[in-house]
Amino acid sequence: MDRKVATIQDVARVAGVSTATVSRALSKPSVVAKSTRAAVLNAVAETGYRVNAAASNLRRKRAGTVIVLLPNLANPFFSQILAGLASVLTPAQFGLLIADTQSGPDPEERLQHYLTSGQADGLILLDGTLSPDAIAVPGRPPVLLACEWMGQDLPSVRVENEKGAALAVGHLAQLGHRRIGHATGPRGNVLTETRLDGFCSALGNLGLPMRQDWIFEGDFSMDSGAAVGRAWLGMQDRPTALFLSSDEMAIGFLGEVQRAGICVPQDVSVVGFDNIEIAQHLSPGLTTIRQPRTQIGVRAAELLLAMIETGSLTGPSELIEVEFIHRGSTAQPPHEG
Amino acid sequence: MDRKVATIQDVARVAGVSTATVSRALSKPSVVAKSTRAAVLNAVAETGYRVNAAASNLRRKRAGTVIVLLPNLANPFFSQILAGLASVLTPAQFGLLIADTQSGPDPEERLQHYLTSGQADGLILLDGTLSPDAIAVPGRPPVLLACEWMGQDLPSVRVENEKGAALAVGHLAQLGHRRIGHATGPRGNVLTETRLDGFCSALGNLGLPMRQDWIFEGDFSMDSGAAVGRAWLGMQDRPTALFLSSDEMAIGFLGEVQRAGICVPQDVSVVGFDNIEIAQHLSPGLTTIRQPRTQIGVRAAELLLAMIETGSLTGPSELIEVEFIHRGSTAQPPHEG
DNA sequence: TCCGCACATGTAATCGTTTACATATGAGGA
DNA sequence: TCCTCATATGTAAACGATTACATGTGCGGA
Repeated sequence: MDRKVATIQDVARVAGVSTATVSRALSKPSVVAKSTRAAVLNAVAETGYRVNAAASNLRRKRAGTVIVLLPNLANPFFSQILAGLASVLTPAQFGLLIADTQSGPDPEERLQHYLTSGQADGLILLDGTLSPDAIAVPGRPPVLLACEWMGQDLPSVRVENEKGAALAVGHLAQLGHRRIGHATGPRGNVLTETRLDGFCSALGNLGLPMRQDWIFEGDFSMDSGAAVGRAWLGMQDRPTALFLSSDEMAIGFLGEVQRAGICVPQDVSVVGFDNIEIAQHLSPGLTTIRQPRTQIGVRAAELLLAMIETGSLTGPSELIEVEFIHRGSTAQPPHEG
Repeated sequence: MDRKVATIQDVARVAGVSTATVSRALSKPSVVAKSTRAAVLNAVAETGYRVNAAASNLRRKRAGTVIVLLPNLANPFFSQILAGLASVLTPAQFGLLIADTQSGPDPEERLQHYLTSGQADGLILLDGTLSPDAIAVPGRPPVLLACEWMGQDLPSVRVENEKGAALAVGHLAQLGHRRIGHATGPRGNVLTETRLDGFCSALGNLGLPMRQDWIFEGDFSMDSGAAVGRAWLGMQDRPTALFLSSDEMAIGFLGEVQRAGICVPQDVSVVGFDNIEIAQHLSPGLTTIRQPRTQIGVRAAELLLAMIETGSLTGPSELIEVEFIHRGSTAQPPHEG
């Protein structure tokens, strides 16, 4: 039939109206007469017309794009947030540009670039390691944080990280543990600090000891969890329970100590954070704190869209609830004689 | 400094040349004089100019976008391919539009839509469940398959699925297993069929029995792997080794049977497929077939870019090698009396 | 000296939509 | 009858970059 892609001109000709009317019929139906609108819709169907996004974006001075900066696309945790983002942004005619801050050279510079490039109608940051000062450039698009972030009053979607840590510690204490350790994410990351704070104050509230040598520094990865496992195995005076700041670390830890003949939960109790899908399929199942990842993505996208629409650089922040999930990796501490 | 975003006009004014020269200086440096080019680059730096993608795309009649259709964004397997795609497409100034075929209503219709919409310069399909006929629409953009696909001669990036299955079976046979089962992906998916074919012919070549009740139908997910575990536990006459068509299924299987008190690899040997990151952190480690996921994404993007550049609907296909990885989940079969 | 050619740059049309403004039509009030 | 106002549509100017074509310059050869 049609050799080339139909333009709004073709539709106008077929419908016997002007291009302006076609445009209006499609974008603000209320202002055109009913019969005209029907004729336009027929013509659209007949020609197979689709709005040319480039032309539309150019004229409307928008980019049609939202950029997501995340530390690691290959991490299932982030990809599930991404799925939530996509489910909102795609229907709203926004493309999703993904930037992996770990793969390129200088993350801070990349952020600068995206802020000033004008190629994005908005940014969503999932990487709490980026510096807070970086944001303050003139003429920047709206930015939404979907992670903890230091000392900035930007609109955000966050989860109850402190409460999550407190839930983990409370659970372990209730089982009778008094020797509780913690594996953190990378230093400087605000997720890390917030959960560490929650961990420490929960210990304090319960009157439990907080020992520096029971705080292990990791980076959320399975490899670092395995390293924590090796460190724990080599200790004289081990904690009987460990709260790890991500499920991936917990998995690395479990694998390492189980291979060394340690039984979980008889010899050590383990609590993770995130509730990634695999947590329930491990043996034993991993006790953890659930973050609703898809929901985080959906809300982040919705809040950002609202900001883009109103052209505002500020907006509401939202706190998403966490939930404690009890599985087989926690039990009473081994009785110490 | 600059109230608004600088346009090519601003750069031209500052550099004291015409907009045409600015455009040329940036896109084809060889045709402008060295001194002019330097002046333009200075002006660009001074004004903070960035090319407006919408305008550029409009004029050049391209969309600046590649659409990726995948079955499940939340699956780490796909997200890692995505990372590979992004690492090539982003520097080439292409946005990555992600469409999750499972989240929307009718995947086939979505595919049709994207093929005819003209909103994409190219498509990459990661979903082998879509129907092969759907592609043949006039005026469509180049399409690249990064998965097995039935009876179509489209450019593709594929992995040696049959060989992978043969490697798995060969390894198990060498350990002494003669009773080998298989868990498939969803019926109709070409990955499923190819690996199943490889499995069957490997058994045949080795003179091993192929029993229908040892072929379990799954869908690549952990949940389905767990279901296979339950089925296996309930059998009278169990296979001593199982080759599962994805690591996720293998994980679900392992968790299920381990919780039932089965020891791996003493009681049953398990081989997965993919080598997702977690495979090495399980206890025991998961023997599997490695697919280089990032590389698949990178090559797919490169091949598609080449097609887009030449405006060709056809192109080369590429086969990516798999690798056998031996870990702790496989051992000699239990001696049967 | 003049022609032709290579090279560098400028001029202006073009891509397809949107939208401010202008215009046309008809209803209702004075 | 004429004026006003609301409603519906058309006209045409943007949006910002690219590029075919025109123009200008300088150099070498005849």
